[in-house]
Amino acid sequence: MAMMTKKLPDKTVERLSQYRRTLMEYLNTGRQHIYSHELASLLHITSVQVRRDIMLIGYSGTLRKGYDVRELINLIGRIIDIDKGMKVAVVGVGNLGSAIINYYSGKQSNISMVAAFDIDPEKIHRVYAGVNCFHVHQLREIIRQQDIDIAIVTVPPSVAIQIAEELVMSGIKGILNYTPTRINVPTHIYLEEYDMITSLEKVAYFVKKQKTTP
Amino acid sequence: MAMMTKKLPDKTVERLSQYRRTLMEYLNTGRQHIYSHELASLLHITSVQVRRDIMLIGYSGTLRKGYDVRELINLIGRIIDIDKGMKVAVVGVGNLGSAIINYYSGKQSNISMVAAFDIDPEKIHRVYAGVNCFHVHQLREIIRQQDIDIAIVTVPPSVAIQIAEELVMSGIKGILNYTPTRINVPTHIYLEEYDMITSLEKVAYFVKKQKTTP
DNA sequence: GTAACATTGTTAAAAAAATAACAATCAAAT
DNA sequence: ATTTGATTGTTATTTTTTTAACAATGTTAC
Repeated sequence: MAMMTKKLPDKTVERLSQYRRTLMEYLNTGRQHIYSHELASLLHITSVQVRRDIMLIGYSGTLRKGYDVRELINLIGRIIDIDKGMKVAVVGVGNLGSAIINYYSGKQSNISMVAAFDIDPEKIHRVYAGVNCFHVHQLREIIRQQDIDIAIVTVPPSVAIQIAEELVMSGIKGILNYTPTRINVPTHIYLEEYDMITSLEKVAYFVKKQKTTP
Repeated sequence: MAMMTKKLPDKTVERLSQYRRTLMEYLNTGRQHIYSHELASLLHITSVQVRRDIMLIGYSGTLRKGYDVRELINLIGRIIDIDKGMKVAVVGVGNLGSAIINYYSGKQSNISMVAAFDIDPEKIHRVYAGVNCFHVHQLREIIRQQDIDIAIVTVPPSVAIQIAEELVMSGIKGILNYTPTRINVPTHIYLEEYDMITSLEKVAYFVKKQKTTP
């Protein structure tokens, strides 16, 4: 009954999300159990890391059979899912925004995509993979009304800051920023930023290194 | 003359890429110098971290004026850029692939987008933001011919593994995988994977935590 | 000219994350 | 029955990353 509230390491949370999806995929093979090293190799990490993460969430596998896949999926869900579900909106329905809407629309999970925003009249009032698109003018109103928790920002870089301000005022609780523009939000809002250019330059750097220092 | 070859920390490399872009943006303000704490606040990190990273690449600012922005940009370029430039291809010209092509096409840097691949006849032989689209059948041939170094994979999850195999055989040196499917490549190929679903679930987890433990 | 101050550069410490080490357990084989 | 072997669970160690501490430096104000 007493819910585990000790906080998990950042990286463990990320991996748990990946474990779950990998395990759901794995169920298609028909197997009910999985060994730590199997799960590890599916994710390119070590088996120790898998076992350690699983230990941290308090699950135990059976010794000779490994982990019960369904049980593990369910437990991870209890840890990282939100009881009443979490609502997400995408701001900016360009290529990236559309890609994200499509990505998530398929998956059934406790996270639901409930609105999209743009300024292009062509896009407003259209429905993308089941998600309604509204004008950005309505952003504050709709986020309040529908009690949306998280916004994914995929607008052009030049307007990112302005959108962030709108989101802050709308009472959003978390932001996932995919624009290359860095935004500022109060500390009570959880902010995660990802920059594709950085990732590519990182790959380039290490490819280069590999070439020079074999 | 002797090039610095000691290897920089992973995270430092990522930040250097971000510093550079932030600094280029910063030049528009007309200012020639920047303090560590200014750059830090633009990126939501600490000034110590900025100074430490800059120390690691062997640059020195002036004491009262901070860092010379142009000099710093140039030095970062000499560190993370590739002498002869690096060629990139995008495999999968869906929404995400298109978004990425557009992203990079604007920037001028040592990384150049030189080809795209898809299987949709509608897309093949079209030009996206200056980038030619070819049929995946030609992938190996073109990567070899044009000596392409890095591939960004944005195909549907179901074909990711197959594409990865093609890429390995084509002699690619680095892969940036944006599909939720984990792929396997030999160790001599640098692989970076990013999964948007994981990021969203991470944000959801911490938003939830914030709510329960204030 | 000198005191006060803000800033850099660098070493030291702390924190976070990954890895290693290994005892415990149980199934299967002999 | 006993040994062998494979696997888990957990503590210890190492590595990586971040943060703190602080001396050095030069600019500005007085």
